[in-house]
Amino acid sequence: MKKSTVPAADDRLPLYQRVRDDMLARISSGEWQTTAAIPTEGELTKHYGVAMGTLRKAIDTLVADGMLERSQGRGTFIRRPSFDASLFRFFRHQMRGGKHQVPRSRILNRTLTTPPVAVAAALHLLKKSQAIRIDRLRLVDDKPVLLEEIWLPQTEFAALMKIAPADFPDLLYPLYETLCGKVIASAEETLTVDSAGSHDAELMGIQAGQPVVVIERLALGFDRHPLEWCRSRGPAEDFRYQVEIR
Amino acid sequence: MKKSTVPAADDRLPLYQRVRDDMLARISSGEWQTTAAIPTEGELTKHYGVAMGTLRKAIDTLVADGMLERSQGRGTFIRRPSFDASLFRFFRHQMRGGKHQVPRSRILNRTLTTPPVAVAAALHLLKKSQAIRIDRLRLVDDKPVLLEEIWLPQTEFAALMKIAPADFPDLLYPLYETLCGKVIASAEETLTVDSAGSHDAELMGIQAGQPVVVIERLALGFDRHPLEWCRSRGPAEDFRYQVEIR
DNA sequence: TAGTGGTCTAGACCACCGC
DNA sequence: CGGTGGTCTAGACCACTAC
Repeated sequence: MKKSTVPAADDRLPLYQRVRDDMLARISSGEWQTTAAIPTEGELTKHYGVAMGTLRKAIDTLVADGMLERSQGRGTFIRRPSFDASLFRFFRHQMRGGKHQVPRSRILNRTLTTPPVAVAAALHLLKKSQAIRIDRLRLVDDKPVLLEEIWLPQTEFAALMKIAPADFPDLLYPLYETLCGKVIASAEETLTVDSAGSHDAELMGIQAGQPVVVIERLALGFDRHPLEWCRSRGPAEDFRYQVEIR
Repeated sequence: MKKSTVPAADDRLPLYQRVRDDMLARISSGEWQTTAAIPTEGELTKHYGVAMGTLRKAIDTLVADGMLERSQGRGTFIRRPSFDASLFRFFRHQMRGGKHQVPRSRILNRTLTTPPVAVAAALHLLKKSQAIRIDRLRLVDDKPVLLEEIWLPQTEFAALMKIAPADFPDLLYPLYETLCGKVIASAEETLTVDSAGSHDAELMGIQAGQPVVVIERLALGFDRHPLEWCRSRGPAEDFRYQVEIR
């Protein structure tokens, strides 16, 4: 039998899982660029010393988990989830002429400070470490739909403190990638309903005490380490969310 | 080459997809019992005249889609999604001693009548056909958490009109299966926020005008034909929903 | 122990893509 | 056209379950 060159983190694990883990590490570490195709199946079978079927099973699981995308005849690519689209799942009134619009952003505040304990815990921060806080308002057709409070570990996102708040683009995730080399791969969201405080109500153009939807999101990298914590509030009136259950 | 015995709905489709389609038809039609294991891989490869790898790929897709469950050493089984658990994803205050409780049910009303057009359309009903409407209240610790308005096609669920409302169990889906032979395989839900009308508010023990979460569910069979339409309302205060995005 | 699904191999040929 | 992923085969051996 040919000697396997798969890193043997745990010999008891099936081959295809060890291959999968190694490929995932290459994706997380940035060893494979997100713009080009990853090595071909033939190259990877040679590299790992496994059969095509085994390699394909490893890739299959990564595709199923949303890390990779195959394209017949072109190659296999690292996939970034389109979180813009996930925003659209939440709110109505975001169509114009049958097309979704990306909500406009207005940065209200950006500071370096000590986060609340709950945020620090979610981001796995050490006690008293500092974090970047960004507050911004998101608008569709100049109407406020979402008020966001974003927290980022200072150690990994320091570059964000060096650009002027006015120069922030509407979408932050591409900025995280180009400026800080951090790719958001997945996120966990929790939805609840609350009533608007007077300050929030004024910013969102509703009456204090009116119901608002609260979305708490923890965004993770490919290695499932937390990168961003965000709490968004929006008028409940505009809210709509769709799921499929199986 | 051995002649394939796979029903050739469309010769252009890959073999494993044709096998998958035929297996799905057997699941939907009830030809395979939901209690026992389906035929073994060896039997199925013989029956369809395909290689093991091809058959496994067909089964893999059905497992991925939540139709089947494999259990090493025991067999492969038809899977019913646990919709009870899906209810728990929605509301807090449903734990007692670390364990989930199934909400109690109180049937308020059960009639045979003509459904609103939106419901009739969702259920693919012909014009003026009748449907069964069930209203019920769901309670946790004797506290109302959900008010449900359920619509079912009369043709398929006639058996439900023959038992006394008081004899309805807390969970309806097992009843659909045993009494009507209908298995719910998946559902699509849409969440919005509204304010309570005076009648609903009284039933739920809250004040009129307080925010309520509205969940509209369309439940489907294995063949993806609509079987049940349900609109639930519950106090927004108790609402919590979690999702993972990828 | 017999039977199940789980893993793995080493090929073959096909369909699609970009040049 | 050459290279990519997509489909398919016909086996082998392993791990788990039930009896």
